[in-house]
Amino acid sequence: MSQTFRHPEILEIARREGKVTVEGLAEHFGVTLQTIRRDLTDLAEAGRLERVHGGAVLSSGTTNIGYEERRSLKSEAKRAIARACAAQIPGNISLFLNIGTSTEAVAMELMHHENLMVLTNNMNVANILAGNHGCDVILTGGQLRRADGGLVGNLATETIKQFKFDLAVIGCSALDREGDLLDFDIQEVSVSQAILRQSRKTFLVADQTKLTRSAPARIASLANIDTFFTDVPLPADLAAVCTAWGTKVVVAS
Amino acid sequence: MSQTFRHPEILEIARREGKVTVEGLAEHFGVTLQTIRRDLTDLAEAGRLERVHGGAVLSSGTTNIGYEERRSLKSEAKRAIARACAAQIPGNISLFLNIGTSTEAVAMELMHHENLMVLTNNMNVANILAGNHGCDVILTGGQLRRADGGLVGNLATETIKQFKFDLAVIGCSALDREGDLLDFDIQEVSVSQAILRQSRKTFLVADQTKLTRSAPARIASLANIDTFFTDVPLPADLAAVCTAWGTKVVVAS
DNA sequence: AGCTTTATTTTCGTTTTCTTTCGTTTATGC
DNA sequence: GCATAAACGAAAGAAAACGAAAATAAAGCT
Repeated sequence: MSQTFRHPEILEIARREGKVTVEGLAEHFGVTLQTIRRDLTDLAEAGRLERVHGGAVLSSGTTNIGYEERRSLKSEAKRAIARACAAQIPGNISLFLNIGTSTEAVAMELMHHENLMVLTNNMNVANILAGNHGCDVILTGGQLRRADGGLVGNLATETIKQFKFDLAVIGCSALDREGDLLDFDIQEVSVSQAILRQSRKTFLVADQTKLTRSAPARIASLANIDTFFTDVPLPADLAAVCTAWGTKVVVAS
Repeated sequence: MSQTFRHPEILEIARREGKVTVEGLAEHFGVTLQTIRRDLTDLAEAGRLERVHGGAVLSSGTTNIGYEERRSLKSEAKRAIARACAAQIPGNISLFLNIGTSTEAVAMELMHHENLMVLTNNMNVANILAGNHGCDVILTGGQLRRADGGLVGNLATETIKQFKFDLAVIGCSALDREGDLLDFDIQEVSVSQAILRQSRKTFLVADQTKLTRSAPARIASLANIDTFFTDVPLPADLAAVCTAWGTKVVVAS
């Protein structure tokens, strides 16, 4: 009943005190610890508070988005793919990196490339490559999607149309057995399609987990990709279509 | 990784002091040295601090642009100005925040505003407000300027022209005795001018250091500003022109 | 270099807090 | 009024935070 009552008040207390304790709130509202824990779990899930042992604190403003991502892309497979991809990216070119932890991994491997002009619709990529002073970074505009630091929407697509770059390095959410690149977000699909249209050469980076997932929206086909970087040899059917389409496959070890 | 109440506070102390000691923190929190060491290990693993013998320091290097800025905007004066400004910003509006440590300070004070739609050409503002889930963040496109995390150039100006927002909060490099807002960078000037043209109401945030500096490019006049937030009472001549122009002046204490 | 002091890592047991799963109560819709 | 769903409380097992002590490593000193 009073859950709707407690939630705003918990937030108010948190803002005033900076933190709240499970025990303190239980006493304040005259309910059990379990109930407060449920409240805090709900508020944390909604992103309003940050859960800590024994209570919760205001979600810190200095937290950088992409920081969770950065941890997940520690995965060795992703790094190997990224290294193999970066090794085929020369200096002195313009390239696009889109959304995705795989492309972020590539960005990390580009830290010591010289004279790159990098366009991206990914805040994390921009944050990473800000550390490479031999590299111009240009962001597309767009609405910030907190889940992955992506800039999406019409603004992003329109910006991309104003460029023509030497190379596009893109990731995707899933890759099916027919060789179609898929994504969860229809908005992101039109961004990716715009990228492919505006680039002279295209690299796809995708680890094996993408082969076993599915997603509803179709970006393009492997036929539109020049080189596909992954971490395990492809199943026979996929390998066959790649050969037929002239799509090079690089398996990073 | 699990969280404790201490983590945010340790980070805050680290930002304020530049470093933290195991012993100092143990005394501060009333826990044993081992416990603090565990905290510092966690924070170091998460990349938020850099571990050193006897304590920890702010992590240097590539992780975050604008991090030096963020230290300087800890200055009490800037925070006071920002607080005064944020207090006059209601919820449920669209606003623009441009480049500058002063506007970043405002962004920090907006962390708990609800239902804002924030446009910005400042990566640091975007990073900060990414932490506020009650707030849509839209970035203009543009070339990333590492010095301050700004997005500048034609792309930024063009994006801004596509919007009309309720409020613009802008900073400037300098403010002369005739009441002219000045900037060092001509590119940034045209961005700021575009912002002023597209907004219904305009706030200027500038601390006293801006009054004693000069800069070559003219953005606009105080006559174009609705409210000017600063930290010390204005000199008589400036105060006079503000009265004449109907520019409200708020001196934050 | 060798010694001393200080700091760190590792391991362990204890305590606190969390999660999960149940049954009960309270509100809401039909 | 009855059915359904939501909120709540209780209890047990799991997870974590914590402090203590011993072994190891680093820094400072002569």
